[in-house]
Amino acid sequence: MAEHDLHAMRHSAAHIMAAAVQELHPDAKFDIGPATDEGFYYDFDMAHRLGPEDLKAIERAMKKMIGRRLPFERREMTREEAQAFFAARGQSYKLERLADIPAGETISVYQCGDFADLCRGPHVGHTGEVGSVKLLTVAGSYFRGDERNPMLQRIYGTAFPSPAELADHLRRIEEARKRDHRRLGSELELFSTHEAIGPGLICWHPAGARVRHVIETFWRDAHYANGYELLYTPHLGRATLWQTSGHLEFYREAMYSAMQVDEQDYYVKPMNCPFHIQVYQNRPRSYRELPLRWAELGTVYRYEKGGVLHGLMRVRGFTQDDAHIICTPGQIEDEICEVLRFSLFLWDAFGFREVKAYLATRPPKAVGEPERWEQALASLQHAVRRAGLDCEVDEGGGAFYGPKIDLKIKDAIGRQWQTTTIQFDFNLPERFDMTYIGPDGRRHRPYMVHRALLGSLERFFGILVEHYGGAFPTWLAPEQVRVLPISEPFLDYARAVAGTLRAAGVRVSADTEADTIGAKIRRARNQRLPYMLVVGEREAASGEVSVRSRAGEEGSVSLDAFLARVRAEIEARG
RNA sequence: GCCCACGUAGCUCAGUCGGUAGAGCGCGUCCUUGGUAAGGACGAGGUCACCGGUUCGAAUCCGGUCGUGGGCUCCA
Repeated sequence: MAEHDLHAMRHSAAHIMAAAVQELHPDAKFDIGPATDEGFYYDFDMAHRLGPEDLKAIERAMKKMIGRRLPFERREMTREEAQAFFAARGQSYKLERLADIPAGETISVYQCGDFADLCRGPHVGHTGEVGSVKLLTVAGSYFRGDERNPMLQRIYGTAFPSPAELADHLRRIEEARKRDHRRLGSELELFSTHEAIGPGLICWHPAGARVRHVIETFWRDAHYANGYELLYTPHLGRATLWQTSGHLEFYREAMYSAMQVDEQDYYVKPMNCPFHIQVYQNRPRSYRELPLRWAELGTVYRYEKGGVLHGLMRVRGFTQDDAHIICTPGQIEDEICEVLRFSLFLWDAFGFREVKAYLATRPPKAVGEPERWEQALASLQHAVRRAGLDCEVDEGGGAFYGPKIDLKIKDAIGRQWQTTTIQFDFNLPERFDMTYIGPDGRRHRPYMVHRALLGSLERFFGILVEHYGGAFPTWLAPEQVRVLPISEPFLDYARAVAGTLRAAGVRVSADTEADTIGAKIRRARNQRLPYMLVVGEREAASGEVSVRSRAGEEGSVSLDAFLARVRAEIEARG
């Protein structure tokens, strides 16, 4: 089915749902009910609070309507007729939506059964053309998405041409649920949160910490190898610092309240930049030492509203893979190109091959000289072009302090994640009066660029877990190899094999439980281990190991041969 | 923050009409010593998230708190 036909069908399904709601709850007021990529929704306002039980009744009423093959009838109205029409029905949200329609545009109403809706269309001919529908969830939603507006009730549903396609979609939802990082995080003992500690605050367990350590080590080495220096800065800073930076003025609601130290206010950091700037300000800087590229795995704390917290994806304490690039105007373009190239290198290393760029330009209210915005934007555009990236432009979507470029990566099941952000900042250099001495002996204002490539380690780890479904590639796996002795007489050989591998830097253990070999294999597979080495009488006698990878049995090789293979794989980040 | 739902053993979940709590997995002990996805027996483990109310009696009903989940313009 063509995209627009599917869209029309789902939009029609939304109308049918609204009609069913009107029938069951005559006092309902209607807002809007569009089709989405995955299905459709409709927003209602009514006295009755919808719960899961209501969905069944509404779905039944919808199916009845679908069976009756009721026509969708289009009527065009003048603005005045439409106003009178919806006013007579007490549909106040519709009147507001009507007022949004620009003058001169055609106003149409679609009627289906007893339900009439302000709607541009198009729709299917009659309700019988809507295939298999299923209502999924009920949720709250502010009118126009603004929390100052009344809270409406939203029902999400989906529709497909055939029952088989609907079943397939539900299966995909189930697949995504299986690789949910929260589920895998607890199954594989990667991380946890605790009521006693507080929401949005993550504890990394040994297995998760191992993976994080590998990521961090790779990240640090890569930064040193690519011209960065690393910084460590404190978690707290005086109120005066945050006044100078402007955070207390513009970012306060996301900061935790002050704590008093020696009768002075200190704040836990929501960002690392003011600290990096202090390091810069430590002495006068010459143009000869620019560009400076200073990176830090900086742990920051931000207040996020309770309702938006989500596993590792949205948390209150997290570690950014932050860096600040301070350079001269002449250096800026090469620097941006280099950041993009470096970012793509990291994504490739972690197994993400599809990356898309999103460029955000100057908003109406902005700080900084127009020439600087121009140059910044040009350097971003050139960099994107040189990197050969697909790019979408969001005109006026930049922050007030500078333009930015974000990268989105696509994971193994096609979902996009916003990760890398590269942002110019024309604000902080001014606020802190950052300067460098140029060849002319005068003070000049440097460019400053913030960039986080992975984003935050917590969120990136969550994405990584879902991307691989918990089955990390060998170089990242918390435990790379497990030695499985067939029975007790071979425990010593198993320990010796594990010892050899461990001495060679492999993350390995020996399963010395008194279980059958089948049970040991099952356990290791459930923990998504890349390699199992089965050892018994034959292997102990020959000094070999029987290799079992995720693909299955691979036969026996000498321990040396296996070690060489695993080392090569780890080296190649496979 | 707001709307809706959920919170029972470490995990996944059952628990009828209000009458003092159950399974599987996991964990412990013992038996079994095995050849590529679960060997067997026995046992321990619960302030039913927390606080309050209704009741002779609350996991169950009501209110509050905390936590978790789905969602909060893919623009008629």
